[in-house]
Amino acid sequence: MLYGMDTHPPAPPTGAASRLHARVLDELGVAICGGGFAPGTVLYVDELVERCAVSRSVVREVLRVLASMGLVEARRRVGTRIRPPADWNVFDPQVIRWRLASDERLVQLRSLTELRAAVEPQAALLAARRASAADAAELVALAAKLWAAAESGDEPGFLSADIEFHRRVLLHSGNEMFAGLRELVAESLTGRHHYHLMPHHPDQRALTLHADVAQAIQRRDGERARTAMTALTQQIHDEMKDGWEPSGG
Amino acid sequence: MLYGMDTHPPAPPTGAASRLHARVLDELGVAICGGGFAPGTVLYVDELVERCAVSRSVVREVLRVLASMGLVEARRRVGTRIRPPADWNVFDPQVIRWRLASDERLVQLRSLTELRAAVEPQAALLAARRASAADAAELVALAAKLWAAAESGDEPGFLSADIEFHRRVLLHSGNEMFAGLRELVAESLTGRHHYHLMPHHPDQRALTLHADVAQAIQRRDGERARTAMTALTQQIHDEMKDGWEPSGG
DNA sequence: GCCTTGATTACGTCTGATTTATGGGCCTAG
DNA sequence: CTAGGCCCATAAATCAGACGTAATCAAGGC
Repeated sequence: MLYGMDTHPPAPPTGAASRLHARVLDELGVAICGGGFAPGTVLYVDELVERCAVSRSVVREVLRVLASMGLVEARRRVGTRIRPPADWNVFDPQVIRWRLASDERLVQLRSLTELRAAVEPQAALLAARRASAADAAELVALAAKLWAAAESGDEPGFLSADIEFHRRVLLHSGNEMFAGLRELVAESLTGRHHYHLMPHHPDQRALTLHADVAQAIQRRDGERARTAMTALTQQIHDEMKDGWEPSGG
Repeated sequence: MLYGMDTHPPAPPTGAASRLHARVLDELGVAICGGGFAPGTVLYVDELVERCAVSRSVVREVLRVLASMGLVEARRRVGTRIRPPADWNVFDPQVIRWRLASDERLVQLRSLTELRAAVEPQAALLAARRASAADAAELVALAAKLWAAAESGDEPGFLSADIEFHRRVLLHSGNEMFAGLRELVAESLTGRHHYHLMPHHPDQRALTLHADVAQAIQRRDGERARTAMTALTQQIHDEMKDGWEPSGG
């Protein structure tokens, strides 16, 4: 009488898919952000109940969440329509992940990189004013750890230290919205690494600039922190530009 | 109590689908973002069913949406816990609106203003490279309209032209994430106006800078567009600083 | 003292019925 | 033939109740 009596559960206990909601949400999110449905396409609850083999409650809750992300819009008597990409909440972490998994990943990475170039210098400036002494000291230590990881060729250690460094600058900017971008920067760096848009042996100049940012923040020199971070994000931007401008525009 | 009258709600304005879902979502969102529940507080579905006088489906769908915003986290056998503000999706338009309606509105406005100061100059730079000729021309026209509205003392016209100007610069930056901030800038300007943090007779220098930005974008002078927009956002920041630093820090 | 085990609990999922509002067809009036 | 209002089929919105599931906590055994 219950679900799946005759059809064995598709996900054994090993899978994290024990959450139907998460599974269907991810399935639909990937499909929409990946262009699987053209804007204006209409979905129906009953249709999704069949296609995803889950109950109406699961489908409805998923559609509510997608609607709150701006991906779909439910209308009585019509159905649930796919909204155009311009209406999506492009700052929602899930949407960013789905887009990074789609064909548009380079566009998404470019957007993230340009956003970082705008935000991180300002965050460094504010961190120089607002970070506590202990937090500033930890930033210097992180820059040193980054340096060491690069010298010893420890790639995973380098990536995680790099992520942590930028996360903390954003966090200590004292601005909740800058801080809200910290997971996004982590996604960006991971994505850059995953798609091999990163130089394999870290640039010496980048290491120097990380150290400069940390030192300037500790010495409360906001302008220098901003300048160094600008140079850093500019270098990142230049390194990645080849990825989306293959012909060198 | 909340809506005052027991008569029909004054406006079922746009056919915004559900009544109950939107009502309960807003009620809980305002309560959480307004500090009505301390982080760690546990909510229960059955309790909310009683308190809000709606069915389980409505409550569950609302909690799913709140969870996707990072405001709550459901755990089996425990209940649904309020998450700390650091975990909230502070870029979700709903969360921003709830925070602007709370006691933290000045903190939220400061964050928005600092974010604008970081993003809009870069957006102006990119718009100078990427905006179409027609879009650039419309920007110049909007700056002129802004000027005219200021001269004739048309406050509502000034506000709407101001919002539209900044929206379009973000939109024509060619970066989807910058463009995604356009509604947020609208909220920021509206909030600034609503809480009287805006000079009543617009500053002459601000008008000049708007015109400069538009002209620089039309002439494809990215650096000048960025410089002018930096001056503009800096001036906005200075004007509002009195609001959150009353004693002149 | 640590691990196992079982009862308890609140979320998660499923199902069926009912209500609501809305887009389009149809009809009437100008 | 067009404009405006009424009717109805439709799909979402809501309600109500049941059962499954996993995580917690405490009792009991090693």
